[in-house]
Amino acid sequence: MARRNDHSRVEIKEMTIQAARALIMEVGLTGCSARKIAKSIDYTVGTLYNVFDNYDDILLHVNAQTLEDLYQFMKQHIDPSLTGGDALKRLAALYIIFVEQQPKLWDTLFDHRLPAGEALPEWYEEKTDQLFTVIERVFEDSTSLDSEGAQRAARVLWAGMHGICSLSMLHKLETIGAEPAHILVENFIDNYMAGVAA
Amino acid sequence: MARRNDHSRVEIKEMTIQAARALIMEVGLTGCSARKIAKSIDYTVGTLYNVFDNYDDILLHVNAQTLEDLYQFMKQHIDPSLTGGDALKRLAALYIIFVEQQPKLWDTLFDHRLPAGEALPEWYEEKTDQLFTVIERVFEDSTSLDSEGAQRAARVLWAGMHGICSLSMLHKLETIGAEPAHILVENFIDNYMAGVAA
DNA sequence: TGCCTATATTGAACATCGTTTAATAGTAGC
DNA sequence: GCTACTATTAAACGATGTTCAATATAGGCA
Repeated sequence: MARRNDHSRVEIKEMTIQAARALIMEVGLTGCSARKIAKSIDYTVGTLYNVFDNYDDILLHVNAQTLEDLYQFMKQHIDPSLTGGDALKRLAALYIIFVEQQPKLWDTLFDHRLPAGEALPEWYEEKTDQLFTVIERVFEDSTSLDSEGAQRAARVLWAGMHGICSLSMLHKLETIGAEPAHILVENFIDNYMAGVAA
Repeated sequence: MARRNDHSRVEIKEMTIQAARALIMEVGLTGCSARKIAKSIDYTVGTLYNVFDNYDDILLHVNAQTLEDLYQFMKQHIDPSLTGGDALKRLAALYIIFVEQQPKLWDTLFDHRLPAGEALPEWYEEKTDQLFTVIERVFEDSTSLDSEGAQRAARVLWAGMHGICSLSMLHKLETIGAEPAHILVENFIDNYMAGVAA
């Protein structure tokens, strides 16, 4: 029971992240645990702690990859001929498709939280920035907003999308009749863009 | 070690909820636990399980009261002379004030989640409806939206507020410079209302 | 080739979590 | 004053994240 050297440090790191992703995709964040991850890559918890700082660190890496996936998915399916509200609605539609394809991973993106006061590492924030930038560019290209205005609009749009999708998934928007997220999103973008364009 | 009869069933229920609230306000949802709640009201976990279904049930009651508090706070500080976007901005401002006054309780509102598939009880949904209704009324009174449109708009507004405030509290909207939530909220309402009014 | 050191890996431990249950002490009814 | 009922507890269970001494092996050096 010691030094197997089956895998390098980075290999174990990668295996761990992929195993955690697979586990979360199957049973969600609640059903995931350090021991289960370790078992699925045929190691022990101790080994995980040799390679990661702690459990949060693992989840942070899982989330970073989810953000990267989302970014790549958008980049790949974007329609460069669209501008303004149409471009944003296309982005929103892609976002929703991604959420529906990977609900558990997307959930983990916001469900997992660092201990209060702990800041997100820089390499993680870069992944978020990537996504903000995509939205910002639309505002810069097809509205009269300056860079600051575009940044603000991108954040409002991102937060709005998040709010609608997360409350929608938690069924916290249903009272009388449940409206699917995409209808609310379309309503949101149409009306918001009317104000921005004016 | 049995039957003290110091308090009635409903008294214990109330004491538990208040103790949980106090604990969460102090140390957040993460720092709260069934055993700590029990200790603070000088009982044992077992007693809590005699009165509540489970831990989730306790938190559900805590959240219901937070929603009620938020509703009462808004009702109390609303300015009936305002209409349209101004009325909504007033509501939003009150919402933000509440979030800032009770960050931990508000956090728990969305941080706590029922096990997948479990539906929110009716008495809980009523508390949410109360809040939706306040927003709906503004749309009905001061726009040309019909009842269905007002409902949809209220949900978009609520979700948008939630998205901005929650990402803002998690510092997940900061990349270069952090903009306070209220600036994003104002931007959101101004532009969204422009579309709705048009 | 053979030793030696460094370290990857483990298993067991710790404190905590939500939850269940048998034992019990005291209250209420007769 | 007995009995039946039940509120309350303590202890247990399995699971969680985390730590750490023990250890077996791989790689460097003689």
